[in-house]
Amino acid sequence: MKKYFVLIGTVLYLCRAKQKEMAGRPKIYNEETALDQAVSVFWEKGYANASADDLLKAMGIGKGSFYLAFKGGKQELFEKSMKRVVDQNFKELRTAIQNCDNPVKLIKDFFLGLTGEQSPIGNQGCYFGNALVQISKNDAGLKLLASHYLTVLEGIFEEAMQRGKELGLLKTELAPATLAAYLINLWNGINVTRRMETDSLKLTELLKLNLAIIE
Amino acid sequence: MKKYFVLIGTVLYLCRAKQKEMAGRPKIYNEETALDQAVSVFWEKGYANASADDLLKAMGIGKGSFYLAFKGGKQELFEKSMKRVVDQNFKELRTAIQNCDNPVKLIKDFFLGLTGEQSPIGNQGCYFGNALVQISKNDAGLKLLASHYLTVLEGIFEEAMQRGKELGLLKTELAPATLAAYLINLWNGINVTRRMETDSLKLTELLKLNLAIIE
DNA sequence: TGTATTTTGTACCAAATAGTACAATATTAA
DNA sequence: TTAATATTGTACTATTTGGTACAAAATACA
Repeated sequence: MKKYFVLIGTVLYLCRAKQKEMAGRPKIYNEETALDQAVSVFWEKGYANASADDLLKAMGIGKGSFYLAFKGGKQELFEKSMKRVVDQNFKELRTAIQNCDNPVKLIKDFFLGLTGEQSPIGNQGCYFGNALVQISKNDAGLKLLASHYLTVLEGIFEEAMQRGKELGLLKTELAPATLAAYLINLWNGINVTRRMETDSLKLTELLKLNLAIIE
Repeated sequence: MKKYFVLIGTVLYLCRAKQKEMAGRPKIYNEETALDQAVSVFWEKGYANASADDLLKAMGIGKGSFYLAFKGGKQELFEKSMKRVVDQNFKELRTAIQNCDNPVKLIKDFFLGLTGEQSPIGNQGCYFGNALVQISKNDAGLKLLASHYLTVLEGIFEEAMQRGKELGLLKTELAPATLAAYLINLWNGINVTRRMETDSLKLTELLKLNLAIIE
């Protein structure tokens, strides 16, 4: 019975929050576009090399606003930036997989698309793989979060394999989870190998060889 | 004719250098063990997070000595540290491959050994792969060098596959160079995947699945 | 003993860095 | 118009950083 009152209270609160305009000086920046700018700095320079100053300039806000919005400083900003990347990229991928009629082909193209020049934020690797390698042990929380998001990606791969199997698109007897582990490792690998091997033809051949497992 | 004089001069110089003890205050540290200490700091903290101070303390020398020996500062130190890692690890691996009677098995064990706890400097990934991901664009020279050394490792893999083929140890029709590319990518991948997947059993299964290509 | 040579430790410097404090500003609601 | 509230910009501080300068120290050799 108590739960109902809480529920009603919450609903009322939400309604009022929607009706009432927030008092106070309005924000000069948009939270999401500012985050996008931060993402691009982190992606470009790496976590450790991105100074607060770099980030503030890119986001177009001053220290006052920054430390008000991100009391945890660079760490909190990076946390939110990871979430942003997930929201922008992963969810899109997942729904594509759920709706297309050949999820296996979709995954293949997802990988093969990496060799082109046009990949997100100019060949700077995977946002989360980078984080795992770039962030110091002191920020164990951030590393754990990055690792979590990579596991989410692995889960998306698994869904794709699961659907592929159900649709009769896969010859292999290997379990979807096994294939997903294989794919996330391929993802991690290719995002490093790309940095040493610039010959995109060789990269494509390498990917095709690896993707033969889901032929 | 002039070349001969130069040669003779060089020989004389070298002989004299060997006879004469070097004048001046003796070094308090050993260049190679100091380098080893630097390697372990870089490996542990990452290039960007390793401050000059961290390095000096670990090496047990002061600024005076440091900037005398490494005029290029952290960059030069890292260059030399990479060379040190190559000298310590790669050469050993190469001679092992050249002398053993099953280079294919040796490579497999090389990979499978990664899943244990005892791997070099506690699961901090590949020295060169880390460098590729950690070092900023400003130090393009260092990245290039790291990428070069990874290519050297790829070459070692290729040698192993070549010998394996000659010894009739490989069923696959794939060229040694193709297998080497596959293996270096596996290397790059597993060194990131290790950071997210701590279940060493799963890692082992993943490796075995990948290594089936050289079964 | 004295000179040339090389290394060492320290003191110092300038720049970059992360973060705080707070007054000024811009808004809503009464 | 006023009170309450939230955001902004700036000035300030304290710390860390990479690097230089240089005198003192320790050696070889004559």
